[in-house]
Amino acid sequence: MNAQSERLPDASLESTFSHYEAKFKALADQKRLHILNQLCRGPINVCDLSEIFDMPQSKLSYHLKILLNADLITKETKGTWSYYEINEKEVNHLLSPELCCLFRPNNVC
Amino acid sequence: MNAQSERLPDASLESTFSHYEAKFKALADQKRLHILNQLCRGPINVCDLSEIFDMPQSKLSYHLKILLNADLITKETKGTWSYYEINEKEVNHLLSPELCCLFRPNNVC
DNA sequence: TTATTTAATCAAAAAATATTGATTTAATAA
DNA sequence: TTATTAAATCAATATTTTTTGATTAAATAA
Repeated sequence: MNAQSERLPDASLESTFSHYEAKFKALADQKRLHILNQLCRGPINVCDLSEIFDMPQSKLSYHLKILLNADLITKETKGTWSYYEINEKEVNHLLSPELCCLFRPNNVC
Repeated sequence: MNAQSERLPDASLESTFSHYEAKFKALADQKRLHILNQLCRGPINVCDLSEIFDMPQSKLSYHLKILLNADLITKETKGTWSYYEINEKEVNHLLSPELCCLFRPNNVC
Protein backbone atom coordinates (compact mmCIF):
# COMPACT_ATOMS: atom_id res chain seq x y z
CA MET A 1 0.00 0.00 0.00
CA ASN A 2 1.43 3.39 -0.93
CA ALA A 3 0.57 6.89 0.21
CA GLN A 4 -1.38 7.69 -2.94
CA SER A 5 -3.92 4.99 -2.28
CA GLU A 6 -4.81 6.79 0.90
CA ARG A 7 -5.11 10.34 -0.33
CA LEU A 8 -4.56 12.59 -3.28
CA PRO A 9 -0.97 13.68 -3.90
CA ASP A 10 -0.08 16.36 -1.36
CA ALA A 11 1.66 18.75 -3.74
CA SER A 12 -1.41 19.05 -5.94
CA LEU A 13 -3.73 19.42 -2.96
CA GLU A 14 -1.49 22.11 -1.49
CA SER A 15 -1.59 24.19 -4.63
CA THR A 16 -5.34 23.70 -4.94
CA PHE A 17 -5.89 24.90 -1.38
CA SER A 18 -3.56 27.82 -1.86
CA HIS A 19 -5.50 28.74 -4.99
CA TYR A 20 -8.83 28.76 -3.17
CA GLU A 21 -7.35 30.47 -0.14
CA ALA A 22 -6.76 33.52 -2.34
CA LYS A 23 -10.34 33.41 -3.67
CA PHE A 24 -11.89 33.09 -0.22
CA LYS A 25 -9.65 35.79 1.21
CA ALA A 26 -10.98 38.13 -1.44
CA LEU A 27 -14.54 37.21 -0.47
CA ALA A 28 -13.83 37.40 3.27
CA ASP A 29 -14.73 41.05 3.67
CA GLN A 30 -18.07 42.79 3.98
CA LYS A 31 -16.98 45.77 1.95
CA ARG A 32 -15.79 43.60 -0.91
CA LEU A 33 -19.01 41.55 -0.89
CA HIS A 34 -20.91 44.81 -1.06
CA ILE A 35 -18.74 45.98 -3.95
CA LEU A 36 -19.32 42.70 -5.78
CA ASN A 37 -23.05 43.07 -5.27
CA GLN A 38 -22.93 46.59 -6.68
CA LEU A 39 -20.74 45.51 -9.59
CA CYS A 40 -23.22 42.94 -10.77
CA ARG A 41 -25.63 45.77 -11.55
CA GLY A 42 -23.27 46.65 -14.36
CA PRO A 43 -19.84 48.15 -15.07
CA ILE A 44 -18.89 51.07 -12.87
CA ASN A 45 -15.81 53.21 -12.27
CA VAL A 46 -13.91 53.91 -9.08
CA CYS A 47 -15.20 57.46 -8.79
CA ASP A 48 -18.83 56.40 -8.77
CA LEU A 49 -18.12 53.54 -6.37
CA SER A 50 -16.35 56.00 -4.12
CA GLU A 51 -19.52 58.12 -3.94
CA ILE A 52 -21.90 55.21 -3.51
CA PHE A 53 -19.94 53.71 -0.65
CA ASP A 54 -18.65 56.99 0.78
CA MET A 55 -15.15 55.56 0.75
CA PRO A 56 -11.84 57.20 -0.10
CA GLN A 57 -10.66 56.39 -3.60
CA SER A 58 -7.42 54.79 -2.46
CA LYS A 59 -9.35 52.43 -0.24
CA LEU A 60 -11.57 51.38 -3.11
CA SER A 61 -8.61 50.86 -5.41
CA TYR A 62 -7.06 48.68 -2.72
CA HIS A 63 -10.13 46.46 -2.42
CA LEU A 64 -10.76 46.36 -6.15
CA LYS A 65 -7.21 45.16 -6.68
CA ILE A 66 -7.77 42.30 -4.28
CA LEU A 67 -10.92 41.27 -6.13
CA LEU A 68 -9.14 41.69 -9.45
CA ASN A 69 -6.17 39.57 -8.38
CA ALA A 70 -8.57 36.86 -7.28
CA ASP A 71 -10.11 37.08 -10.76
CA LEU A 72 -13.54 37.72 -9.28
CA ILE A 73 -13.88 40.93 -11.27
CA THR A 74 -12.50 42.35 -14.50
CA LYS A 75 -11.32 45.82 -15.45
CA GLU A 76 -11.62 47.70 -18.71
CA THR A 77 -9.92 51.06 -19.09
CA LYS A 78 -11.38 53.73 -21.39
CA GLY A 79 -9.34 56.90 -21.39
CA THR A 80 -8.91 58.02 -17.80
CA TRP A 81 -11.73 55.84 -16.59
CA SER A 82 -11.51 52.27 -15.43
CA TYR A 83 -14.70 50.28 -15.49
CA TYR A 84 -14.98 47.29 -13.23
CA GLU A 85 -17.28 44.38 -13.85
CA ILE A 86 -18.10 41.17 -12.04
CA ASN A 87 -16.58 37.96 -13.41
CA GLU A 88 -19.73 35.88 -13.36
CA LYS A 89 -18.05 32.76 -14.67
CA GLU A 90 -15.56 32.70 -11.82
CA VAL A 91 -18.15 33.56 -9.19
CA ASN A 92 -20.41 30.81 -10.50
CA HIS A 93 -17.58 28.32 -10.39
CA LEU A 94 -16.89 29.19 -6.78
CA LEU A 95 -20.22 29.74 -5.08
CA SER A 96 -23.42 27.77 -4.69
CA PRO A 97 -26.32 28.74 -6.95
CA GLU A 98 -28.15 30.22 -3.95
CA LEU A 99 -25.19 32.40 -3.11
CA CYS A 100 -24.53 33.43 -6.67
CA CYS A 101 -27.95 35.03 -6.60
CA LEU A 102 -26.65 37.58 -4.15
CA PHE A 103 -24.48 38.75 -6.98
CA ARG A 104 -27.13 38.69 -9.67
CA PRO A 105 -29.89 41.02 -8.43
CA ASN A 106 -31.37 41.30 -11.91
CA ASN A 107 -32.10 37.60 -12.10
CA VAL A 108 -35.00 35.83 -10.47
CA CYS A 109 -33.66 33.16 -8.13
CA MET B 1 -39.93 55.95 -7.03
CA ASN B 2 -38.58 54.86 -3.67
CA ALA B 3 -35.22 53.49 -2.58
CA GLN B 4 -36.52 49.93 -2.37
CA SER B 5 -37.34 49.79 -6.03
CA GLU B 6 -33.67 50.35 -6.76
CA ARG B 7 -32.05 47.89 -4.40
CA LEU B 8 -32.71 45.57 -1.50
CA PRO B 9 -33.01 47.22 1.92
CA ASP B 10 -29.54 48.11 3.14
CA ALA B 11 -29.90 46.81 6.69
CA SER B 12 -30.78 43.34 5.48
CA LEU B 13 -27.99 43.38 2.89
CA GLU B 14 -25.50 44.48 5.53
CA SER B 15 -26.35 41.63 7.85
CA THR B 16 -26.29 39.17 4.97
CA PHE B 17 -22.83 40.29 3.93
CA SER B 18 -21.59 40.23 7.49
CA HIS B 19 -22.94 36.68 7.80
CA TYR B 20 -21.05 35.50 4.72
CA GLU B 21 -17.95 37.46 5.66
CA ALA B 22 -17.61 35.16 8.68
CA LYS B 23 -18.04 32.05 6.54
CA PHE B 24 -15.51 33.15 3.94
CA LYS B 25 -13.03 34.24 6.59
CA ALA B 26 -13.15 30.73 7.97
CA LEU B 27 -12.50 29.34 4.50
CA ALA B 28 -9.78 31.88 3.72
CA ASP B 29 -6.89 29.82 5.02
CA GLN B 30 -4.95 26.95 3.49
CA LYS B 31 -4.63 25.11 6.78
CA ARG B 32 -8.33 25.26 7.43
CA LEU B 33 -9.17 24.10 3.90
CA HIS B 34 -6.81 21.20 4.46
CA ILE B 35 -8.47 20.42 7.77
CA LEU B 36 -11.91 20.51 6.15
CA ASN B 37 -10.68 18.15 3.45
CA GLN B 38 -9.37 15.76 6.10
CA LEU B 39 -12.55 16.04 8.14
CA CYS B 40 -14.73 14.91 5.29
CA ARG B 41 -13.03 11.52 5.45
CA GLY B 42 -14.87 11.07 8.71
CA PRO B 43 -14.93 12.23 12.34
CA ILE B 44 -11.52 12.75 13.90
CA ASN B 45 -10.15 14.11 17.15
CA VAL B 46 -7.66 16.91 17.77
CA CYS B 47 -4.86 14.54 18.75
CA ASP B 48 -4.98 12.65 15.47
CA LEU B 49 -5.25 15.85 13.47
CA SER B 50 -2.25 17.17 15.34
CA GLU B 51 -0.20 14.17 14.18
CA ILE B 52 -1.47 14.22 10.63
CA PHE B 53 -0.69 17.88 10.13
CA ASP B 54 2.31 18.03 12.42
CA MET B 55 0.79 21.00 14.15
CA PRO B 56 0.74 21.95 17.83
CA GLN B 57 -2.54 21.07 19.51
CA SER B 58 -3.29 24.65 20.54
CA LYS B 59 -2.95 25.78 16.96
CA LEU B 60 -5.40 23.14 15.79
CA SER B 61 -7.88 24.01 18.53
CA TYR B 62 -7.64 27.62 17.40
CA HIS B 63 -8.41 26.81 13.77
CA LEU B 64 -11.09 24.26 14.64
CA LYS B 65 -12.84 26.87 16.74
CA ILE B 66 -12.94 29.25 13.81
CA LEU B 67 -14.47 26.56 11.59
CA LEU B 68 -16.89 25.63 14.36
CA ASN B 69 -18.00 29.22 14.91
CA ALA B 70 -18.63 29.52 11.18
CA ASP B 71 -20.77 26.39 11.47
CA LEU B 72 -18.70 24.67 8.79
CA ILE B 73 -17.96 21.78 11.14
CA THR B 74 -19.56 20.15 14.16
CA LYS B 75 -18.11 18.75 17.37
CA GLU B 76 -19.16 15.77 19.44
CA THR B 77 -17.44 15.10 22.73
CA LYS B 78 -17.10 11.55 24.05
CA GLY B 79 -15.31 11.42 27.36
CA THR B 80 -12.02 13.24 27.00
CA TRP B 81 -12.12 13.08 23.22
CA SER B 82 -13.73 15.60 20.91
CA TYR B 83 -14.59 14.38 17.46
CA TYR B 84 -14.91 16.92 14.73
CA GLU B 85 -16.96 16.40 11.61
CA ILE B 86 -17.68 18.42 8.49
CA ASN B 87 -21.06 20.14 8.26
CA GLU B 88 -21.92 19.03 4.74
CA LYS B 89 -25.23 20.86 4.66
CA GLU B 90 -23.60 24.21 5.38
CA VAL B 91 -20.71 23.59 2.99
CA ASN B 92 -23.15 22.61 0.26
CA HIS B 93 -25.20 25.72 0.83
CA LEU B 94 -22.11 27.87 0.49
CA LEU B 95 -19.97 26.36 -2.26
CA SER B 96 -20.49 25.37 -5.87
CA PRO B 97 -21.01 21.67 -6.56
CA GLU B 98 -17.53 21.47 -8.14
CA LEU B 99 -15.96 22.94 -5.05
CA CYS B 100 -17.96 20.84 -2.65
CA CYS B 101 -16.28 17.84 -4.23
CA LEU B 102 -13.02 18.93 -2.74
CA PHE B 103 -14.64 18.23 0.57
CA ARG B 104 -16.25 14.94 -0.37
CA PRO B 105 -13.38 12.67 -1.49
CA ASN B 106 -15.52 9.58 -1.06
CA ASN B 107 -18.01 10.70 -3.67
CA VAL B 108 -17.55 10.54 -7.39
CA CYS B 109 -17.78 14.03 -8.84
C1' DT C 1 1.48 74.61 -22.99
C1' DT C 2 -0.90 74.29 -18.23
C1' DA C 3 -4.77 72.75 -15.46
C1' DT C 4 -7.85 69.16 -14.29
C1' DT C 5 -9.53 64.58 -13.57
C1' DT C 6 -9.20 59.52 -12.79
C1' DA C 7 -7.16 56.08 -10.54
C1' DA C 8 -2.92 53.47 -9.06
C1' DT C 9 0.66 53.34 -5.77
C1' DC C 10 3.32 54.34 -1.70
C1' DA C 11 4.79 54.63 3.21
C1' DA C 12 3.30 54.90 7.87
C1' DA C 13 0.04 53.76 11.33
C1' DA C 14 -3.72 51.06 13.00
C1' DA C 15 -6.27 46.96 13.43
C1' DA C 16 -7.07 42.17 12.95
C1' DT C 17 -5.26 37.35 12.81
C1' DA C 18 -2.17 33.78 13.74
C1' DT C 19 1.45 31.47 16.38
C1' DT C 20 3.77 29.96 20.46
C1' DG C 21 4.36 27.78 24.74
C1' DA C 22 2.32 27.53 29.21
C1' DT C 23 -1.59 26.86 32.05
C1' DT C 24 -6.14 25.10 33.09
C1' DT C 25 -10.04 22.05 33.03
C1' DA C 26 -12.17 17.80 32.84
C1' DA C 27 -12.30 12.93 32.07
C1' DT C 28 -10.22 8.63 32.77
C1' DA C 29 -6.80 5.16 34.54
C1' DA C 30 -3.79 3.38 38.01
C1' DT D 1 -6.28 9.38 46.04
C1' DT D 2 -2.69 10.67 42.31
C1' DA D 3 -1.11 10.42 37.59
C1' DT D 4 -2.20 10.77 32.89
C1' DT D 5 -4.40 12.22 28.77
C1' DA D 6 -7.28 15.28 25.65
C1' DA D 7 -8.32 19.57 24.48
C1' DA D 8 -9.60 24.48 25.55
C1' DT D 9 -7.86 28.80 26.89
C1' DC D 10 -4.59 32.41 27.92
C1' DA D 11 -1.05 36.06 27.38
C1' DA D 12 2.70 37.56 24.69
C1' DT D 13 4.59 37.98 20.27
C1' DA D 14 4.69 37.87 15.39
C1' DT D 15 2.59 38.39 11.10
C1' DT D 16 -0.91 40.05 7.85
C1' DT D 17 -4.28 43.01 6.45
C1' DT D 18 -6.49 47.40 6.33
C1' DT D 19 -6.69 52.30 6.53
C1' DT D 20 -5.06 56.91 5.78
C1' DG D 21 -3.41 60.76 3.36
C1' DA D 22 0.01 62.04 0.04
C1' DT D 23 2.21 61.37 -4.26
C1' DT D 24 2.47 59.81 -8.95
C1' DA D 25 1.18 58.74 -13.69
C1' DA D 26 -1.59 59.08 -17.52
C1' DA D 27 -5.41 60.92 -20.13
C1' DT D 28 -8.09 64.77 -21.33
C1' DA D 29 -9.63 69.73 -21.50
C1' DA D 30 -8.74 74.61 -21.62
